[in-house]
Amino acid sequence: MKKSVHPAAVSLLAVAKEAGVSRATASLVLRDSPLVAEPTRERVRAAMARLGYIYNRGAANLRQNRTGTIGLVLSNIANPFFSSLTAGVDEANDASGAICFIANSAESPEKQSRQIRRLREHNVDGLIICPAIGSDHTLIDELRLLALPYVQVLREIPGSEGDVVSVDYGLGIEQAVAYLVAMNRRNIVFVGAMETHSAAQARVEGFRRAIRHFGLAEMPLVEAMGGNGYNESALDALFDSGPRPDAAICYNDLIALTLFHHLGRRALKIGTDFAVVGMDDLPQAKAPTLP
Amino acid sequence: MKKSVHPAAVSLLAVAKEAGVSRATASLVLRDSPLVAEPTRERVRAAMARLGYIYNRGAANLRQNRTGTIGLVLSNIANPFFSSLTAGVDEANDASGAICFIANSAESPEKQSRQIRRLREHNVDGLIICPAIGSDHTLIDELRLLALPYVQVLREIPGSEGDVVSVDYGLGIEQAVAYLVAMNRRNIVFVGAMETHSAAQARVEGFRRAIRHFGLAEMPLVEAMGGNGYNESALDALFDSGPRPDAAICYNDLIALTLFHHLGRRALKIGTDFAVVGMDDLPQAKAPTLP
DNA sequence: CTGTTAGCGCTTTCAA
DNA sequence: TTGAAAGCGCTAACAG
Repeated sequence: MKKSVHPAAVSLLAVAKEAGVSRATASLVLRDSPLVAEPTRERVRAAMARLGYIYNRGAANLRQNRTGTIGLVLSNIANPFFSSLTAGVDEANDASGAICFIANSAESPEKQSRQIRRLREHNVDGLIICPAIGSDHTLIDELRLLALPYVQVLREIPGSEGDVVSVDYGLGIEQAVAYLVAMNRRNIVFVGAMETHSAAQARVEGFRRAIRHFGLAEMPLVEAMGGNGYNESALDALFDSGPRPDAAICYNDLIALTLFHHLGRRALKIGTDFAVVGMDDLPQAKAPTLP
Repeated sequence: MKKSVHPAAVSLLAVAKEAGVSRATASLVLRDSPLVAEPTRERVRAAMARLGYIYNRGAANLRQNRTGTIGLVLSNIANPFFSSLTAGVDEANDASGAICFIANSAESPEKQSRQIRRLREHNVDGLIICPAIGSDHTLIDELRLLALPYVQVLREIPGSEGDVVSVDYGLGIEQAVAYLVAMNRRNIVFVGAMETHSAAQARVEGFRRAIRHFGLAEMPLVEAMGGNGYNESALDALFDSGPRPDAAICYNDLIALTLFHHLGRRALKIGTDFAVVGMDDLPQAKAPTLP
């Protein structure tokens, strides 16, 4: 498909001519400078409207060396949790006049690095990044080399400097365990354990801490498997031998959803026979609330 | 946070000087032109590496009037279905060297228009757009006025020209109904009906067509409500009077998930007492498969 | 308050 | 095969 050209796109110079002023004046009008007399401003505005002028941020950027763009580098766009994040970033941008590039590392440090370099070439003002599994300090080194301001979200490269926006997963899990204990659950199992990144480790550590703190039975962790799954036979084994689990803390809501149906197949009634706690607060996790 | 400046970013001119060639030659090396002698090419490459040169696409774009960027304007980023779409677009971009801006209209035509204008100012090469509910032909007019190439996805403004990438929702639903009929289901209800946009209308029409074609009981549609919900009492009413529904076609997988738990509360066994068909093929919809 | 001028970093004729 | 020079559309001194 041929791009319908903007043949000699109408530039500020054209607007200025049309309005009978200089380019500089037109530029000032563009940015609502108080240095322009009202009637002049009106004339310029009218000219812009008449000519269908479109501000060329690329040109402005070249001059100012800032673009009003940020890069959002996510480890897995397909995870609905990130959808909420993206929506939040978009909302903030809409308010501030910025806009964001989106890039998916798909948990590949190589792709991540490629995307970052591309974003750098586009001269983004900064990066919001959730490091792919397997990222190490070379990621931070690269960002510093590229002089790219960044903030890490959700996950954190160990030993990295700079800001991180995340969740106190450990504390959240401790609170969940405390709640379950108050509901007289004593055999709590963790479903969906991983060691792959900081957010996963924090959850497991918080869980272990809480179990010890309340003196609960130490059951083996059920490992995560596949996208939103876990080792189902490992959980089955726990049901079929030793102290019977009566509650689970899940790595996230998607795992909790999977667990819901697993429990259904075992004819366990959720909330009665077995308590389930998820994490993320996905909208679709609200559906399965019981009567 | 102050942006750590790229003070006098190393430009192509600097590279050229370092390599002892002219800027034009360096530019040719950049784009692998065959017009450069191998030793020269090597020298330039080495200089780039030594200086940590970063290609400035903003400047190139100003000259070439294309940016290698596209705008992805979605009606609701938070919907996980769009996450897959975004991931797919990102993958294609990664292959082609393009990158995309993301913008969420959040089903607001006004916000949508604002985002489009912003994208236009960034000189995107084209737009992938899923029109917000309530968009009409003024959207198309605006795109044409801005000389912005576009392709509509999933939804379609009635009477618009240009390409549309979507799904034959009507046909899909007819096939689903045919399948249910083959499984001896006769009282099929549609859950999550809307009239808000083309994709919703297509589903409802396909459903009506199929019901008529197979001569099935015409049950009232159950309307969508809230984000991923539907009018639950309307469905309850169908269960409690008249011919008892024995299957449902859901507007999408999220609605199907909600329905799953609704049926659970009514102690209906899915797959036996009642058949459920969803749409979208979300990963999290795979979880609830029965044994 | 408005105009002149000099670039931002790149690509692209056109000559050599 | 390489270099010189013009210019994309904008902003930022600096003069007037």
